[in-house]
Amino acid sequence: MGRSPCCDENGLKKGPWTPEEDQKLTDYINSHGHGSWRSLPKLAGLNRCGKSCRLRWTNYLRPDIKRGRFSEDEERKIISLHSVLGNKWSRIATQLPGRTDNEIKNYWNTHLRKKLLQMGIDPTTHKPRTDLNHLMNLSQLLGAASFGNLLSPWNSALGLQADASQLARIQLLQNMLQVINTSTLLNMDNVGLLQNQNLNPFEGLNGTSTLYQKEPLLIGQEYLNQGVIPQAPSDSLGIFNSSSGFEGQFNTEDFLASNNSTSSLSSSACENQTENPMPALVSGSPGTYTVNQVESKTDPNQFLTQSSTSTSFEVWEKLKDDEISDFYWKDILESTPSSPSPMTW
DNA sequence: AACACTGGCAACCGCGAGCCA
DNA sequence: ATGGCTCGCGGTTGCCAGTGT
Repeated sequence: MGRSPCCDENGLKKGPWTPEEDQKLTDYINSHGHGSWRSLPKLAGLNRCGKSCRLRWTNYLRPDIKRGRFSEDEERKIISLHSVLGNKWSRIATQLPGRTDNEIKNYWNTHLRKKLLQMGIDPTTHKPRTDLNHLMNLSQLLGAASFGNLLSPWNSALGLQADASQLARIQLLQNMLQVINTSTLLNMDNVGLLQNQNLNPFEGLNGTSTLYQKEPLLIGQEYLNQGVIPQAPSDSLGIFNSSSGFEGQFNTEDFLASNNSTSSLSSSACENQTENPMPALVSGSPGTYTVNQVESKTDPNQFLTQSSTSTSFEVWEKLKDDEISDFYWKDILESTPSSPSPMTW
């Protein structure tokens, strides 16, 4: 049922606005203000409904609208805010002067969403994707990105492909570990190997994603201080920090609590994390703590050979055989006690 | 050159919240 | 307390330009 569309009545015009209509609307609002949107069209001499006028004004004609490409900074801000607020476009828009909610929404759907997906990040939860098809894509991305960097200095200059590559590495490794971790054949002795190493899995990566690098750590306190009330779309979020790697899990309650205290998140937040043992890439809070990290001495084959999941094994094989993978990536995957990886775990 | 396909974006639609009589 | 009205938000649609075949 529902209410009939406001524009159905009286044969009001719909569709694209003409320059004449734009002019009428602009002139009227400039001299009178919009007042009641419902009565505005009549007063301004427009054959439109008030809603259409409001939309046209707020999304297009408003003088303070910023046009043109989104900057990298704006991208980071959007992603970070989205990780906390979800699809609250109007709330996100309040943090981006000159950008409308509609513009941000469109930009998210057409650019950022795809970008995150390519990087192996679920744009809804901001967590690593875990489907096995995606694992294959990631290993391909690794190859393509490495190859691309060799050929094109522009990619490196822009930092885009390099970022995707680095994140993909992390992602792939994470996803593999996650698959391994959730494998029914995985025994608890192996789980033990994944824990309690005070080592940094991201040391050796030269920086991190330009999308995730700085802003995430800003969100918690800074945006809260600006009156941004979080409505975390996911049950838990993690923190990716360029200097210390993943730093724990996060949930809405902790986020809210962090508004009163900037101290580290409670350990229970970590312990309660069962649905997705791997942390997400975007933080919701400045609080930090260390989570399970993979031991450097662990031979991944130890897990994979025990797994009946052929797909993950194929991923592993494909990755190992990938001729254009970086040295250190191979090192990570094939590291043994006698040949320490350049990336300290 | 013509057609099909795709991506980006402006605009629309429906719903919920808030206000007020 | 209730119902009507308005506004704003988020999801969706449809047009159009660019690209591929």
